[in-house]
Amino acid sequence: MNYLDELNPSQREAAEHIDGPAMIIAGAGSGKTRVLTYRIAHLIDNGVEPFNIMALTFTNKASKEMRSRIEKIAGSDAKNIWMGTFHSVFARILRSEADRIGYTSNFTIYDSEDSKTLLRQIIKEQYLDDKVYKPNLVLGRISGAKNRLISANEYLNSPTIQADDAAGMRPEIGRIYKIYQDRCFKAGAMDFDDLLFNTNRLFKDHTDVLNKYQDKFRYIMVDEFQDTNLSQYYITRRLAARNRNIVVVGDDAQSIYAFRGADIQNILNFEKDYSELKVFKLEQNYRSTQTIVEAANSVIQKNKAQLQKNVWTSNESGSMIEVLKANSDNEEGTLVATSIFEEKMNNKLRNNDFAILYRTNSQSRSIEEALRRRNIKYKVVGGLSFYQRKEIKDLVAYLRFVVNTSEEQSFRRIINLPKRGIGDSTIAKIIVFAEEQGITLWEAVEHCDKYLAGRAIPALNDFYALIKSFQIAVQQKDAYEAALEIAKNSGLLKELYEDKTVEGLSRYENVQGLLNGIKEYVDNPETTDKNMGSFLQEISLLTDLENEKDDDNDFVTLMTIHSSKGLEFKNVYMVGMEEELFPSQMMLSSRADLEEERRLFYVAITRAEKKLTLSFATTRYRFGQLKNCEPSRFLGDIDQRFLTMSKKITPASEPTNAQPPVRYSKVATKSPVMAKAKPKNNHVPSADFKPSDTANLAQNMKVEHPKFGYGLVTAMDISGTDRKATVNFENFGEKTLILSFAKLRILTTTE
DNA sequence: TTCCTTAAGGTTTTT
DNA sequence: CCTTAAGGAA
Repeated sequence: MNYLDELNPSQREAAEHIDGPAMIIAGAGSGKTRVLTYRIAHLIDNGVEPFNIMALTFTNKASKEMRSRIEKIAGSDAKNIWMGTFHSVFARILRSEADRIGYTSNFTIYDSEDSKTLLRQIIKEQYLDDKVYKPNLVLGRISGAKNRLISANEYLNSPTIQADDAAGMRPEIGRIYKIYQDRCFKAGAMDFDDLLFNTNRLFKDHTDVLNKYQDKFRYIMVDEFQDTNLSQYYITRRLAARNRNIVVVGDDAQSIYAFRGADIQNILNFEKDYSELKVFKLEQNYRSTQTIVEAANSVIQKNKAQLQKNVWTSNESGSMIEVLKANSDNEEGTLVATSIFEEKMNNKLRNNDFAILYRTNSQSRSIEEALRRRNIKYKVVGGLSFYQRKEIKDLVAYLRFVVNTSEEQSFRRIINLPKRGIGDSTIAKIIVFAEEQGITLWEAVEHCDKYLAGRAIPALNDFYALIKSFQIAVQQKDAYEAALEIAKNSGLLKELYEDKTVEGLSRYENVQGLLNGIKEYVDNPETTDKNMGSFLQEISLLTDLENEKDDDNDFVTLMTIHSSKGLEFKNVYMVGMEEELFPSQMMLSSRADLEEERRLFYVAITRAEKKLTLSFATTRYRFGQLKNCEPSRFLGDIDQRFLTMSKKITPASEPTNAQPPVRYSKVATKSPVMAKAKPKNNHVPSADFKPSDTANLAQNMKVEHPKFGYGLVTAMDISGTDRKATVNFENFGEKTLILSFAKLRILTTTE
């Protein structure tokens, strides 16, 4: 029971809460996951069975983190807790209850890529312009509707929505939604949003099923509650309706998934839905230095929409937040890599103590190159994930199709892969026939001799026989054996093996990696169901291969801010602090969007325990084009007394070796902060400019600098090896100059 | 039907 | 810069 002693009074109070609804408002770094995991341990100690507990998170990463923490304190009991992302937990439930909503348990899960491909097809078939009906945009609308539990029919029947789409010059979205939904259903497929939507439908229409799970999940916990959308909220509400044992943990300041339908309103609704609600507040930050906590507070204060909270810490004040300025994205990478190298040396740190965060995945490239040059081990989280690679999707498409032959997307992918002489025109005929007869494409292939002639028939018959043999393999063998047979006999493996290019080699290795992953899945003693269907279910919601077997696991972590949520690192580098990149230009249009970006910045800052470094580049390659960049307005949102500009790592082209502390303008409107601090018109030195001997330079002397113009010496520093002078320039503000480098002309001696 | 060349367009963030 | 779609030739 002594683990509870590790908590402070308010944490402990929250962790000891057992029955009834509760909400824990937890500031960044206040130990919320700790409270959550200790609460679970406490529940188990008080006789609650692990299998009666459900703990929900939003990202795989968070779920993994929570699981490992719970395993540490609850031991093997933890295995029986239902824990995972909303999507994975309810996909599992849908799989066992699929027949209740007209699906089979082998339903396929479409990722966004699959969804977009299907939408592109539909838009084309409907003779709509895909410049107007951009798949991305349409998917966004459909997803938004599903997250608010609006079905295709309700979408079509809603006057407001229809008016909305009409006003946006896209009146056909509703029709596309309907067709898309029908096609998914016919294909036995659900997209990400369907997993939640259909769970709601299942619980709403089938009380017996709902009762069963209400009985099972007597204790429900939701982490990162501020990120729930309506669909998710209703699921938890339904499940908790009987026992009312639901505890949610959240922080409105860290709400960063509004783009996915997350709604802070859920926090307010929660208070309404549970009148007996207990609220706990955790405000003490244990993670970060005072500098970081207060800097983060100064940023979040700029937001209008927020619940009042007072996050504080008793930790040491710590080092200043360093700002690195680079001339290009590549130089930014170099500066960061160098800085990490030096920090490691000076403070005896490991790679694991560092994280590099960025707004968009595409920013990782330049950083990676710099780290490689410095021989620093790193790992990129997210990005083009393993399961999105072409060769992996190809093999997975085979596996999917063999398990679910109704599924059209996979069919199209594999029908002529590898090339077997079934071209576009043949496929078009198959589609027409299937449509006329009201049968699936697969059934149309079976009867291809009825409407085709010539070479296509034997090719299709071969394909049919091939898939049939795979189906037998899947029935008789475990997932690994079957996958191996499919990879070999389909010709995929052979084709990749014969490709001796560098890319071909790595593709081959990736496929081998997938096969190894399947083997691991099958060999895992915890896997109860070793067949292919169950494996596919498992992986369709994963983004990366779990390959934590490396004994060398000391690496710098690279990831987006979004994936960093919930994690912490001693030293954090936030790169790409530039206007239009962060905040993203997509988010500049509305106040709400900008505030979400600012919360994102808040999340980034609060990942750091000891030291935070912000960097920006003045130029950056975008679409292969060199673009000028301006420093992010967010640099101006931080209380300036926490910032310091790096001295050591100033680009060589600068005339001075020492950089003064930068004063960012606090105006957060359109004006780029740095532009104000640094007027563009440089001083033109006097014709007779000649540097003076500065040996006798003293306070209050007037000087001229070739670039900064006229100024007054406000302070001298002769303590170190380098003599430095602080000069207040008329047009450039205060600068600290190292006298051995700076060229100064003394204009006056003391007044 | 396939393969090659060219054009175009795309970068938010996650499940 | 990258990848993917489209168009044209073999």
